[in-house]
Amino acid sequence: MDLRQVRYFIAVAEERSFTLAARRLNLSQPPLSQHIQALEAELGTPLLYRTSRKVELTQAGEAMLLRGRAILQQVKSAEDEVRSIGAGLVGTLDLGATGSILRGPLADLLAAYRQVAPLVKMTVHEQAPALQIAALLSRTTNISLIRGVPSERDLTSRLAWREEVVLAVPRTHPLAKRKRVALSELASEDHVVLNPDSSDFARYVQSCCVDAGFLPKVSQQVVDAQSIPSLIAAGFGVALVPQSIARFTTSDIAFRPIRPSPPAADVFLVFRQDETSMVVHNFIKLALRYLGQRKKVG
Amino acid sequence: MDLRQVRYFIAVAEERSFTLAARRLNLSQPPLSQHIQALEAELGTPLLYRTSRKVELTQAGEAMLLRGRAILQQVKSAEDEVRSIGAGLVGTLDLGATGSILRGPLADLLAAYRQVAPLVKMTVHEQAPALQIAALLSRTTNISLIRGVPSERDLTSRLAWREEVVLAVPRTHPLAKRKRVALSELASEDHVVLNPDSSDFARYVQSCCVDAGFLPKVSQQVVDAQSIPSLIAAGFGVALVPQSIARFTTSDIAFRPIRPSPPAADVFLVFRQDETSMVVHNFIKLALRYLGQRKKVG
DNA sequence: ACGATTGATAGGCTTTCGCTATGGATCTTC
DNA sequence: GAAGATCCATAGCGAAAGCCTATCAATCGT
Repeated sequence: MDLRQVRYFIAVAEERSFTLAARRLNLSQPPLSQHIQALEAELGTPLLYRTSRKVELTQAGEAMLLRGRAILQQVKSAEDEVRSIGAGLVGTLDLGATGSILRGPLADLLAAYRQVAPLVKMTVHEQAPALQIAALLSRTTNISLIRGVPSERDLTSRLAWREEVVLAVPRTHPLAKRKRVALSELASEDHVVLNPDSSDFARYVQSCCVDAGFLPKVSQQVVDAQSIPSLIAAGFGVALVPQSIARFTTSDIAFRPIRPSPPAADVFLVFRQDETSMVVHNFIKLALRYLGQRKKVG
Repeated sequence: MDLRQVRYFIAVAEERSFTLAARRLNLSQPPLSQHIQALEAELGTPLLYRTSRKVELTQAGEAMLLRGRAILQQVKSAEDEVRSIGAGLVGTLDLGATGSILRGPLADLLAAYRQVAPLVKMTVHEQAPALQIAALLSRTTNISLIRGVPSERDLTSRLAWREEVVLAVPRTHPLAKRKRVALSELASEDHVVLNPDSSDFARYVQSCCVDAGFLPKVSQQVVDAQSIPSLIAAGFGVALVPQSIARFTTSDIAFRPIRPSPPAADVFLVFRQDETSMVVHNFIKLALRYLGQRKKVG
């Protein structure tokens, strides 16, 4: 049995006429007759009862009509689904990110992506950078957003955005009144920092301070970047944080730019080099285009 | 999309190899590649991720594999169903019959047919002969079993069986002691008869009596042949009944053959001349063959 | 590094497919 | 009631497709 024969038969069955069906199919009548004959021969039974004046369905023909319609419908549905998946409009997308990135600029990107591909099931896995690399390699996730490029050969990295690092101080702190602050001025301050073992960002900030000639004096070390603002407000000291953090804190805290030579935290899109999913490719394409429009985020 | 392409794709997807799939399909490898390419082109997306060493499915390919299997399964199921209907193995069969025929030899025939075609849904419509003719013409039923041939031009009749008419008398009746009875001896008896308006059989019996030189004296007229035995047992008189009735009555009643020249009730299979259903044709064929083996029934 | 294996491509041949022309049968119309 | 119209089936021919062998490019394993 052939889909063409099914289509042809349905046309004849619906029109109750070879001639009209042939017209509907943009076909001449003889090949239509032949195809129906071939179908009947294959099924070993007449499907149509022909008097030379009208065409009626046999019981087998009635069944064939119902089944044929169902088959064509299923074929069309399959085509639509495969096309959608191929276009990256449906499917799944597993993202890896740390809390500070997730609650920073990534949120806007996710919202933008959801608008273009609302049927894609997105899952964000919030975990430490090292685990994200492992998740990518084991195909648990498709894309990670991390600070710094991994060295694995199977992974590709693209700069997603560059975020200026700013100083967070309590409103009451003397530096809060300054328009800008030099990095070296922070040598004598107490610092709230992330755990450098689990955070590329913490290591990066530390290296910046070393470049500026001092090792930051740590008053408090935290695991979750979310905790930093409340500790600053509570007077534990100052902190160097990504600019995007400023969006979510209260007036107890002031943010001041570092000048001159502000440190910049680079966030990278990381994905497998052999990634085939169009969902992933679409997301990456959108991300780079979307972020390209606004070099600085926050 | 073409069923052949679907079959080919499934083979490649399952074998994870064009070469092996081509072997399985009794096909050389190049046309297989081309068909897959055509399918991918039509769906606008790659289904397979080929490195020159192995073949993997893309997400679209995974979906295509599942959907393709479902489609092929549905096609096969449709073919089986249509074939079965075409062979008359499944479908519906609506029979018309009167109670006396139904509970007589027809029961055996139905049992025999059910053994041959257990999937056919049989329905027996028990109704008066005139209604049966109307039901046949309106396509409510496919086959009727009636005594006598109808005159309608669109209907065909075939002799199904010939049943001898026998005399039913109470055990205590003088005729019960006789080995055989002549029809003319019944001229002075009281008769229990069916309503001649609704029964070909009643009319036939009446005409036999007239041929024998008398008009039966009616002591009781009934609508349903089932009532006759109990009336005979109750002493209402005698009755001329189809031989098959004898099967279901008690020892209160005696049945005696009519000799010489026993009347015979002819039962006909009646069906539409333009009947197309193989179920119906099979039933008729079986019936004539089955009944041919035993000219007398009961 | 070299042979073996895999999928893609090219060219030729056979089969299939669709078209026009025509035939046989039935219904309609004058 | 006969002629025309209409319908499906058949015949014959040209075009398109499907399949084959031969070959290429890339990769893997020894």
